[in-house]
Parts: sequence; structure tokens; C-alpha cells
Amino acid sequence: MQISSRFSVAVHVLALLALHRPAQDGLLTSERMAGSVNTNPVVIRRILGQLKKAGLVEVRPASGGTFLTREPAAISLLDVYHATEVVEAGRLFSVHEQPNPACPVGRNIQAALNDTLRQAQAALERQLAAVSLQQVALDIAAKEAVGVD
Amino acid sequence: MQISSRFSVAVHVLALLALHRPAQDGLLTSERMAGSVNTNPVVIRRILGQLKKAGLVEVRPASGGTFLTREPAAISLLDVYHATEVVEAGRLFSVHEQPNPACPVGRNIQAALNDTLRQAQAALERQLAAVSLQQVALDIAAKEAVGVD
DNA sequence: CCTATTGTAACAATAGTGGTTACAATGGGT
DNA sequence: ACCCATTGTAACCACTATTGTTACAATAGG
Repeated sequence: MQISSRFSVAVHVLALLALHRPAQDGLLTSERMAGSVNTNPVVIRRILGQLKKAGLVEVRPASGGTFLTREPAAISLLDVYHATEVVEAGRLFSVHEQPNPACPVGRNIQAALNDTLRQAQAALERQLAAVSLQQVALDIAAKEAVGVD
Repeated sequence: MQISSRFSVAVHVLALLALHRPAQDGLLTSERMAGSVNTNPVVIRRILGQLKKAGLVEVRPASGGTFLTREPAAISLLDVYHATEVVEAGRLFSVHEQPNPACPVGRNIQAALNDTLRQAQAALERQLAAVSLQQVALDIAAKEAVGVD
């Protein structure tokens, strides 16, 4: 099964925050973010709650606005991936839990797979760690500059 | 969400086949494999069907037995990963499908994420490609040799 | 031809996802 | 001090995937 789109939506939301200019653009509400993502505002608020819990954004209730707590360059996609908990930490692969201990394969398969699966997952996470929100935001800005509008 | 345990079960089943000695051990039926995995025989047969479709095993109906079609050294965990279709090819991450094209971020986010997510997925697959069924089987045999039995 | 086994359909229970409505709590602006 | 737009959160729905289960026709070895 696929990794939930919560992750890509979270990156989308953070990109909006990174490129947002409060002075010109006004308040960036969950409603406006939902308009850009094309979903329901509650979906956005749920994700903002996760990002807040992870310390990536500050959300001031009521008409307080939402802000990044760090520079976009200091937020990696891995931070977002962990924040959205699309995968419980360290467990991308699920392994059948109760193999038969009476069988030589059954009693050793978990240990035999453990290391390999951990490494595969770590390789994926390294790639995500190597990309910052700033890079995503700059990429969007660059594409926009040469856009077909 | 996690990657289905179909993958780990498939590796388990293939390890059983790799370590199976028809002469001594007799017929390795879906029932016996299910006993080792600790699940229902139909679950095993469904997975064997996928492995067969991928050309990794030959299953002779009735009392014909099941066999690997290649040397364990020539079967990588990536082959198994693809065979079990735990992830539709190339789409480990799901990205929200309908961002708002009227928004600069909305109309560029998919392209901005595409490359990064592809690379992260590719990194994971490279790790799986680097491990063969033979390595898993040898690892199991080694652990068994020093086992606490 | 018998019989163990496979292949497959059908169904249930469970869980995660994404969307929706509803509403109490919050706090900035006037 | 009070509006009122906004957030935080619970509750619910529809949908999908997963895993286990029963049932049974098709298969082929002995």
C-alpha cells in the first residue's frame, strides 16, 4: 500500500508558508490552504496539528496566523515525513508477527529480515533528509518563473 | 501506512523452498508452509500465485510440489517486492491528485516533489536489490547453527 | 479412478484514509 | 468588553486494502 498523501499535503502546506508574504498576502488560513490543496479545511488543520506537535510550525488560534518555526533551509522532508507519521517510526515494512518457532525458518526469519529492511528504510529516509523545504520552495518558484501562463 | 506483510511472508515461503530437501522432507504443501508462517493455507496459495505470475516459482497443481525456477542467488528481495505488488510499480508515495492550478504552489507541487520521491523510492529499491534469497537462506542457516536449542 | 492438493471466488472483520458536519474554545480588532 | 473569524477536535461516513476463513471445482500422481 502507498504512503499516505498526508505527507505530500504537509509539504504543500509548508511550501505555502515558506512562500507566503504576510504583508501582501494577508492571513493564510486553513481555508485558503485547503483551497490550494483542493481539500477540506479540517484535513489541513489535522495536518497542521501534527506539524505543530513536531515543532515545525506555530499556529496561533483564532485569527493569529500560522508560521514556520525555523528557516525553510532547516526543515528537511524527513522532518515532515516523521511529523506526519505516515509510517510509525522505524517500521516501514510490516513483518508477519507470529512465525512458527518450531520451524527453523519460522524462528529465524524475523531476525534475518530485520537488518535488511532497516537498511532499505534508512536509505529512503536519507534521500528525504537530503532535501529541504527551501529547495522545494525554490523549485516551485523557478518553475513558476518559466511557467506557461 | 506500512508495507504489507505479504512481502515478508513471500520471503519466508521462498526461504522454505530454498532450504527444502525434497528427498528427506517430502512434499512442501501450502498447508505446511502455512504452518511455518502461522497463517491460513489460502494466504500462502495467494502469494504463491503472485510469485508464480512473476516467474519466481513453479507450482504444479495437485500433488506436484512447488519449486524455485532459479537459483536462490539469482532472486533478489526486490524481485519479491515487485512480485508481491505491495506497492504498485513506482508509486510508493501517494501525492494528492488535484491541487489547485490557480495557485502557484498548487500547480507546481507535484512536479517539485516528483523527482525527490522517485529518488527516495529508488534508494529503497536499491537496498532490496542488493540482497538475494540465498543470503537470507544462509543467514537463517547460520543463526540456526548457533541457535539456543 | 481416488485422493490429496491447488486455484479461486466469496465473505467477514479490522484498520487506515480522506472528506464532512458540528461546535466549543480562542484571541485580535474595534 | 465584545464580536466574530478562526482554530481544535470529536464524530461520523464512504471507500479501500489487508488478513483470515469457508467452500468447492479443477488438477494430476500413484
